[in-house]
Amino acid sequence: MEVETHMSFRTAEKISILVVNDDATYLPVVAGLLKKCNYQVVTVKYPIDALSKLKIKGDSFDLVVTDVHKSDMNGFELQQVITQAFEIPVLSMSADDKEGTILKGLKGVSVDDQRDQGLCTALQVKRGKKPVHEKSAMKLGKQGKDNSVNFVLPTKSQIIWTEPLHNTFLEAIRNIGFDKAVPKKIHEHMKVPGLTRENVASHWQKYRIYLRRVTDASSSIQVPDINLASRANQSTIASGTLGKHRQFHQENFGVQSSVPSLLIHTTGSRTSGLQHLKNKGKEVDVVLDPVRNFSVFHNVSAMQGSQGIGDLSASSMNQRNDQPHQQNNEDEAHVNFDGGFNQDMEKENYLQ
DNA sequence: CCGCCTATCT
DNA sequence: TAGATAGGCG
Repeated sequence: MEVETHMSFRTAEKISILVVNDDATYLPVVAGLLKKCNYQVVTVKYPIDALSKLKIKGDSFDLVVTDVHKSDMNGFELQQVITQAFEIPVLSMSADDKEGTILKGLKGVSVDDQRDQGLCTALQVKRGKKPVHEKSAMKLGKQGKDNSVNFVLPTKSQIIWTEPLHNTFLEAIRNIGFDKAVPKKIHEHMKVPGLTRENVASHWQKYRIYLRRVTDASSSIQVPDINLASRANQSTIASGTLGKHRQFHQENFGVQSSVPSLLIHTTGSRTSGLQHLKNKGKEVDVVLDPVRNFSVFHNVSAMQGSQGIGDLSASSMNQRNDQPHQQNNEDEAHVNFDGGFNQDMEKENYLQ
Protein backbone atom coordinates (compact mmCIF):
# COMPACT_ATOMS: atom_id res chain seq x y z
CA MET A 1 0.00 0.00 0.00
CA GLU A 2 2.88 2.26 0.49
CA VAL A 3 3.88 2.49 -3.08
CA GLU A 4 5.61 5.32 -4.72
CA THR A 5 2.87 5.97 -7.12
CA HIS A 6 2.33 9.44 -6.04
CA MET A 7 4.55 10.79 -8.68
CA SER A 8 3.01 8.98 -11.53
CA PHE A 9 0.75 11.89 -12.14
CA ARG A 10 1.32 15.53 -11.99
CA THR A 11 4.24 15.54 -14.28
CA ALA A 12 3.26 18.69 -15.97
CA GLU A 13 3.68 21.20 -13.25
CA LYS A 14 5.73 20.18 -10.34
CA ILE A 15 4.75 21.58 -7.08
CA SER A 16 7.44 23.83 -5.88
CA ILE A 17 8.39 24.24 -2.31
CA LEU A 18 10.56 26.73 -0.58
CA VAL A 19 12.32 25.29 2.40
CA VAL A 20 13.61 27.61 5.06
CA ASN A 21 15.96 26.12 7.55
CA ASP A 22 19.24 27.18 8.95
CA ASP A 23 20.21 23.81 10.17
CA ALA A 24 22.95 22.60 7.93
CA THR A 25 22.25 18.98 8.55
CA TYR A 26 18.55 19.12 8.57
CA LEU A 27 18.02 21.24 5.51
CA PRO A 28 19.49 18.82 3.01
CA VAL A 29 17.50 16.03 4.52
CA VAL A 30 14.23 17.78 4.15
CA ALA A 31 15.09 19.01 0.72
CA GLY A 32 16.23 15.61 -0.35
CA LEU A 33 13.09 13.94 0.81
CA LEU A 34 10.92 16.44 -0.88
CA LYS A 35 12.81 16.11 -4.09
CA LYS A 36 12.44 12.42 -3.92
CA CYS A 37 8.79 12.99 -3.77
CA ASN A 38 9.10 14.86 -6.96
CA TYR A 39 8.65 18.31 -5.64
CA GLN A 40 10.65 21.13 -6.93
CA VAL A 41 12.64 22.37 -4.04
CA VAL A 42 14.42 25.58 -3.31
CA THR A 43 16.25 25.98 -0.08
CA VAL A 44 17.32 29.01 1.88
CA LYS A 45 18.85 29.34 5.26
CA TYR A 46 17.18 32.32 6.76
CA PRO A 47 13.78 33.90 6.75
CA ILE A 48 15.29 36.99 5.23
CA ASP A 49 16.46 35.00 2.28
CA ALA A 50 13.10 33.43 2.00
CA LEU A 51 11.46 36.76 1.68
CA SER A 52 13.74 37.97 -1.00
CA LYS A 53 13.37 34.74 -2.84
CA LEU A 54 9.67 35.15 -2.72
CA LYS A 55 9.90 38.68 -3.95
CA ILE A 56 11.86 37.60 -6.93
CA LYS A 57 10.11 34.43 -7.80
CA GLY A 58 6.78 35.79 -6.83
CA ASP A 59 4.01 33.31 -6.56
CA SER A 60 5.82 30.49 -8.18
CA PHE A 61 6.00 28.67 -4.90
CA ASP A 62 3.16 26.56 -3.82
CA LEU A 63 4.27 26.04 -0.31
CA VAL A 64 6.79 27.30 2.14
CA VAL A 65 8.18 24.97 4.72
CA THR A 66 9.85 26.60 7.65
CA ASP A 67 11.55 25.59 10.75
CA VAL A 68 10.44 27.07 13.99
CA HIS A 69 13.56 28.59 15.29
CA LYS A 70 14.57 31.25 17.59
CA SER A 71 16.70 33.32 15.34
CA ASP A 72 16.06 36.89 14.39
CA MET A 73 12.82 36.07 12.79
CA ASN A 74 11.29 32.85 13.77
CA GLY A 75 9.21 30.53 11.76
CA PHE A 76 5.98 31.90 12.97
CA GLU A 77 6.76 35.45 12.20
CA LEU A 78 7.87 34.44 8.81
CA GLN A 79 4.76 32.47 8.42
CA GLN A 80 2.60 35.44 9.13
CA VAL A 81 4.43 37.70 6.79
CA ILE A 82 4.37 35.25 3.99
CA THR A 83 0.81 34.31 4.47
CA GLN A 84 -0.26 37.90 4.30
CA ALA A 85 2.04 39.27 1.69
CA PHE A 86 2.23 36.39 -0.67
CA GLU A 87 -0.75 34.27 0.13
CA ILE A 88 1.33 31.19 0.11
CA PRO A 89 0.58 28.54 2.64
CA VAL A 90 3.27 27.98 5.16
CA LEU A 91 3.95 24.77 6.92
CA SER A 92 5.92 25.15 10.09
CA MET A 93 7.88 22.35 11.49
CA SER A 94 9.80 21.91 14.63
CA ALA A 95 11.69 19.30 16.43
CA ASP A 96 10.95 21.20 19.54
CA ASP A 97 7.93 19.81 21.18
CA LYS A 98 8.56 21.35 24.51
CA GLU A 99 7.26 24.55 25.82
CA GLY A 100 4.39 24.59 23.46
CA THR A 101 6.31 26.40 20.83
CA ILE A 102 4.08 25.26 18.13
CA LEU A 103 0.80 25.82 19.76
CA LYS A 104 1.78 29.30 20.62
CA GLY A 105 2.25 30.06 17.03
CA LEU A 106 -1.00 28.64 15.99
CA LYS A 107 -3.31 30.65 18.10
CA GLY A 108 -6.49 28.77 18.43
CA VAL A 109 -6.08 26.90 15.23
CA SER A 110 -5.80 23.30 16.00
CA VAL A 111 -2.76 21.64 14.69
CA ASP A 112 -4.83 19.39 12.55
CA ASP A 113 -6.70 22.19 10.98
CA GLN A 114 -3.57 24.06 10.40
CA ARG A 115 -1.82 21.37 8.62
CA ASP A 116 -4.84 20.24 6.76
CA GLN A 117 -5.36 23.67 5.46
CA GLY A 118 -1.79 24.15 4.59
CA LEU A 119 -1.41 20.89 2.85
CA CYS A 120 -4.70 21.00 1.13
CA THR A 121 -4.22 24.42 -0.21
CA ALA A 122 -0.74 23.84 -1.27
CA LEU A 123 -0.99 20.45 -2.74
CA GLN A 124 -4.61 20.38 -3.68
CA VAL A 125 -4.98 17.03 -2.15
CA LYS A 126 -8.13 15.51 -1.06
CA ARG A 127 -8.73 15.64 2.56
CA GLY A 128 -6.99 12.50 3.51
CA LYS A 129 -6.88 12.50 7.21
CA LYS A 130 -3.40 11.23 7.47
CA PRO A 131 -2.10 12.59 10.67
CA VAL A 132 0.82 14.78 10.03
CA HIS A 133 2.77 15.42 13.05
CA GLU A 134 4.04 18.81 13.79
CA LYS A 135 6.93 17.58 15.75
CA SER A 136 10.18 16.26 14.54
CA ALA A 137 11.42 15.89 11.10
CA MET A 138 9.38 15.33 8.10
CA LYS A 139 9.62 11.93 6.70
CA LEU A 140 8.21 11.27 3.40
CA GLY A 141 5.46 12.22 1.09
CA LYS A 142 3.27 9.27 0.71
CA GLN A 143 0.38 8.47 -1.41
CA GLY A 144 -3.19 7.77 -0.80
CA LYS A 145 -5.32 5.52 -2.85
CA ASP A 146 -6.78 8.60 -4.26
CA ASN A 147 -3.39 9.76 -5.33
CA SER A 148 -3.44 12.38 -2.71
CA VAL A 149 -0.18 13.25 -1.19
CA ASN A 150 0.30 13.31 2.46
CA PHE A 151 3.22 14.08 4.54
CA VAL A 152 3.74 11.42 7.02
CA LEU A 153 5.70 12.52 9.94
CA PRO A 154 6.85 10.37 12.76
CA THR A 155 4.07 9.94 15.14
CA LYS A 156 4.73 11.31 18.52
CA SER A 157 5.84 9.01 21.15
CA GLN A 158 3.64 7.84 23.90
CA ILE A 159 4.84 7.36 27.34
CA ILE A 160 4.31 4.13 29.11
CA TRP A 161 3.41 4.13 32.74
CA THR A 162 5.79 1.54 33.90
CA GLU A 163 5.80 0.28 37.36
CA PRO A 164 8.46 2.64 38.69
CA LEU A 165 6.93 5.57 36.97
CA HIS A 166 3.55 4.78 38.34
CA ASN A 167 5.07 4.49 41.75
CA THR A 168 6.48 7.94 41.66
CA PHE A 169 3.10 9.08 40.55
CA LEU A 170 1.54 7.43 43.54
CA GLU A 171 4.06 8.82 45.88
CA ALA A 172 3.52 12.29 44.61
CA ILE A 173 -0.15 11.92 45.29
CA ARG A 174 0.53 10.68 48.73
CA ASN A 175 2.71 13.64 49.49
CA ILE A 176 0.24 16.08 48.18
CA GLY A 177 -2.76 14.45 49.64
CA PHE A 178 -5.29 12.74 47.55
CA ASP A 179 -7.91 15.41 47.59
CA LYS A 180 -5.46 18.14 46.84
CA ALA A 181 -3.83 16.33 44.06
CA VAL A 182 -4.18 17.89 40.67
CA PRO A 183 -2.16 17.24 37.57
CA LYS A 184 0.02 20.24 37.96
CA LYS A 185 1.01 19.43 41.50
CA ILE A 186 1.53 15.81 40.81
CA HIS A 187 3.64 16.68 37.87
CA GLU A 188 5.75 19.03 39.90
CA HIS A 189 6.31 16.52 42.61
CA MET A 190 7.28 13.79 40.28
CA LYS A 191 10.10 15.68 38.71
CA VAL A 192 10.50 13.30 35.88
CA PRO A 193 12.29 14.82 32.92
CA GLY A 194 10.33 14.54 29.78
CA LEU A 195 7.09 13.87 31.51
CA THR A 196 4.50 16.50 30.77
CA ARG A 197 1.62 17.77 32.77
CA GLU A 198 -0.67 16.42 30.12
CA ASN A 199 0.83 13.00 30.57
CA VAL A 200 0.06 13.20 34.23
CA ALA A 201 -3.40 14.55 33.68
CA SER A 202 -4.25 11.74 31.40
CA HIS A 203 -2.94 9.16 33.78
CA TRP A 204 -4.68 10.84 36.66
CA GLN A 205 -7.94 10.58 34.84
CA LYS A 206 -7.46 6.91 34.18
CA TYR A 207 -6.41 6.36 37.69
CA ARG A 208 -9.48 7.95 39.13
CA ILE A 209 -11.71 6.07 36.79
CA TYR A 210 -10.10 2.91 37.91
CA LEU A 211 -10.49 3.86 41.51
CA ARG A 212 -14.13 4.60 41.07
CA ARG A 213 -14.59 1.30 39.44
CA VAL A 214 -12.93 -0.52 42.25
CA THR A 215 -14.59 1.30 45.07
CA ASP A 216 -17.99 0.90 43.54
CA ALA A 217 -17.44 -2.72 43.03
CA SER A 218 -16.22 -3.31 46.50
CA SER A 219 -18.96 -1.39 48.16
CA SER A 220 -21.61 -3.30 46.33
CA ILE A 221 -20.08 -6.58 47.18
CA GLN A 222 -19.23 -5.84 50.68
CA VAL A 223 -21.76 -3.63 52.40
CA PRO A 224 -24.55 -2.86 50.07
CA ASP A 225 -26.26 -0.66 52.58
CA ILE A 226 -23.38 1.60 53.25
CA ASN A 227 -22.25 2.54 49.89
CA LEU A 228 -22.20 6.09 50.99
CA ALA A 229 -18.83 5.38 52.40
CA SER A 230 -17.12 4.93 49.15
CA ARG A 231 -19.36 7.34 47.40
CA ALA A 232 -18.88 10.33 49.54
CA ASN A 233 -15.37 9.64 50.43
CA GLN A 234 -13.29 8.33 47.67
CA SER A 235 -10.44 7.69 49.94
CA THR A 236 -11.90 4.59 51.32
CA ILE A 237 -10.58 1.35 50.25
CA ALA A 238 -10.72 -1.76 52.22
CA SER A 239 -7.54 -2.98 53.67
CA GLY A 240 -8.29 -6.36 52.30
CA THR A 241 -8.08 -4.93 48.90
CA LEU A 242 -4.90 -3.25 49.69
CA GLY A 243 -3.37 -6.37 50.93
CA LYS A 244 -4.32 -8.30 47.93
CA HIS A 245 -2.91 -5.85 45.57
CA ARG A 246 0.17 -5.36 47.55
CA GLN A 247 0.81 -8.94 47.51
CA PHE A 248 0.00 -9.29 43.93
CA HIS A 249 2.22 -6.48 43.19
CA GLN A 250 5.19 -7.78 44.97
CA GLU A 251 4.92 -11.20 43.60
CA ASN A 252 4.89 -10.06 40.12
CA PHE A 253 7.02 -7.06 40.16
CA GLY A 254 9.28 -7.89 42.96
CA VAL A 255 12.49 -7.04 41.29
CA GLN A 256 11.51 -4.33 39.04
CA SER A 257 14.96 -3.01 38.83
CA SER A 258 15.18 -4.63 35.49
CA VAL A 259 13.56 -1.52 34.19
CA PRO A 260 16.29 1.02 34.48
CA SER A 261 14.49 4.07 33.35
CA LEU A 262 11.48 5.76 34.66
CA LEU A 263 10.13 7.09 31.48
CA ILE A 264 9.63 5.05 28.40
CA HIS A 265 8.40 6.44 25.19
CA THR A 266 7.09 4.39 22.39
CA THR A 267 6.69 5.54 18.91
CA GLY A 268 3.69 5.19 16.76
CA SER A 269 3.30 1.67 15.69
CA ARG A 270 1.80 -0.52 18.24
CA THR A 271 2.61 -3.75 16.69
CA SER A 272 5.07 -4.73 19.26
CA GLY A 273 5.44 -4.24 22.93
CA LEU A 274 2.28 -3.03 24.35
CA GLN A 275 0.05 -4.55 21.81
CA HIS A 276 1.99 -7.69 21.81
CA LEU A 277 1.68 -8.02 25.49
CA LYS A 278 -1.96 -7.24 25.36
CA ASN A 279 -2.62 -9.94 22.93
CA LYS A 280 -1.23 -12.51 25.16
CA GLY A 281 -4.21 -12.65 27.34
CA LYS A 282 -5.72 -11.24 30.40
CA GLU A 283 -2.79 -11.65 32.64
CA VAL A 284 -1.07 -9.19 30.50
CA ASP A 285 -3.74 -6.71 31.22
CA VAL A 286 -2.75 -6.98 34.76
CA VAL A 287 0.77 -6.23 33.92
CA LEU A 288 -0.21 -3.16 32.13
CA ASP A 289 -2.83 -2.04 34.51
CA PRO A 290 -2.01 1.47 35.59
CA VAL A 291 -3.01 0.83 39.11
CA ARG A 292 -1.15 -1.92 40.70
CA ASN A 293 -0.35 -0.31 43.89
CA PHE A 294 -2.61 1.10 46.45
CA SER A 295 -0.13 2.69 48.68
CA VAL A 296 -1.86 5.97 48.25
CA PHE A 297 -4.58 4.77 50.43
CA HIS A 298 -2.50 2.99 52.84
CA ASN A 299 -3.07 5.26 55.75
CA VAL A 300 -6.73 5.63 55.11
CA SER A 301 -7.38 2.03 54.62
CA ALA A 302 -5.56 1.16 57.77
CA MET A 303 -8.37 2.49 59.83
CA GLN A 304 -10.91 0.85 57.69
CA GLY A 305 -11.67 -2.33 59.42
CA SER A 306 -13.24 -3.95 56.53
CA GLN A 307 -12.96 -7.40 55.32
CA GLY A 308 -14.71 -9.61 52.97
CA ILE A 309 -13.87 -7.84 49.87
CA GLY A 310 -11.62 -10.62 49.64
CA ASP A 311 -12.02 -11.20 46.09
CA LEU A 312 -10.69 -8.37 44.24
CA SER A 313 -8.10 -10.54 42.84
CA ALA A 314 -6.06 -9.93 39.87
CA SER A 315 -8.45 -11.34 37.41
CA SER A 316 -11.40 -9.42 38.66
CA MET A 317 -9.33 -6.36 38.70
CA ASN A 318 -8.63 -6.28 35.08
CA GLN A 319 -12.02 -7.36 34.03
CA ARG A 320 -14.70 -4.94 33.22
CA ASN A 321 -17.15 -3.74 35.68
CA ASP A 322 -20.29 -4.88 34.07
CA GLN A 323 -22.12 -6.72 36.65
CA PRO A 324 -19.96 -8.35 39.14
CA HIS A 325 -23.14 -9.47 40.83
CA GLN A 326 -23.64 -13.13 41.21
CA GLN A 327 -20.43 -13.56 39.53
CA ASN A 328 -19.71 -17.11 40.16
CA ASN A 329 -16.90 -17.09 37.70
CA GLU A 330 -15.40 -20.37 37.02
CA ASP A 331 -12.50 -18.55 35.67
CA GLU A 332 -9.99 -18.96 38.35
CA ALA A 333 -7.97 -16.02 39.29
CA HIS A 334 -4.89 -17.22 37.71
CA VAL A 335 -2.08 -15.02 36.98
CA ASN A 336 0.86 -16.35 35.27
CA PHE A 337 3.57 -14.24 33.94
CA ASP A 338 6.37 -15.12 31.80
CA GLY A 339 8.50 -12.82 33.75
CA GLY A 340 7.89 -9.16 33.87
CA PHE A 341 8.16 -6.89 30.95
CA ASN A 342 9.63 -8.11 27.83
CA GLN A 343 10.02 -4.97 25.99
CA ASP A 344 10.78 -5.75 22.46
CA MET A 345 9.18 -2.53 21.61
CA GLU A 346 10.80 0.41 20.14
CA LYS A 347 11.42 2.90 22.81
CA GLU A 348 13.49 5.67 24.12
CA ASN A 349 14.61 5.64 27.63
CA TYR A 350 14.99 8.64 29.75
CA LEU A 351 17.40 7.89 32.45
CA GLN A 352 16.63 9.22 35.76
C1' DC B 1 -5.38 33.05 30.94
C1' DC B 2 -4.34 28.98 33.16
C1' DG B 3 -5.39 24.62 34.14
C1' DC B 4 -8.69 21.18 35.71
C1' DC B 5 -11.95 17.89 34.13
C1' DT B 6 -14.62 15.22 30.91
C1' DA B 7 -15.40 13.42 26.62
C1' DT B 8 -13.60 11.75 22.66
C1' DC B 9 -10.12 10.11 19.64
C1' DT B 10 -6.41 6.91 18.05
C1' DT C 1 -6.82 -0.61 26.79
C1' DA C 2 -3.83 3.17 27.46
C1' DG C 3 -2.54 7.32 26.57
C1' DA C 4 -3.25 11.72 23.85
C1' DT C 5 -6.03 15.55 22.49
C1' DA C 6 -9.84 18.86 22.37
C1' DG C 7 -13.10 21.68 24.38
C1' DG C 8 -15.86 23.34 28.13
C1' DC C 9 -15.82 25.79 32.16
C1' DG C 10 -14.46 27.82 36.53
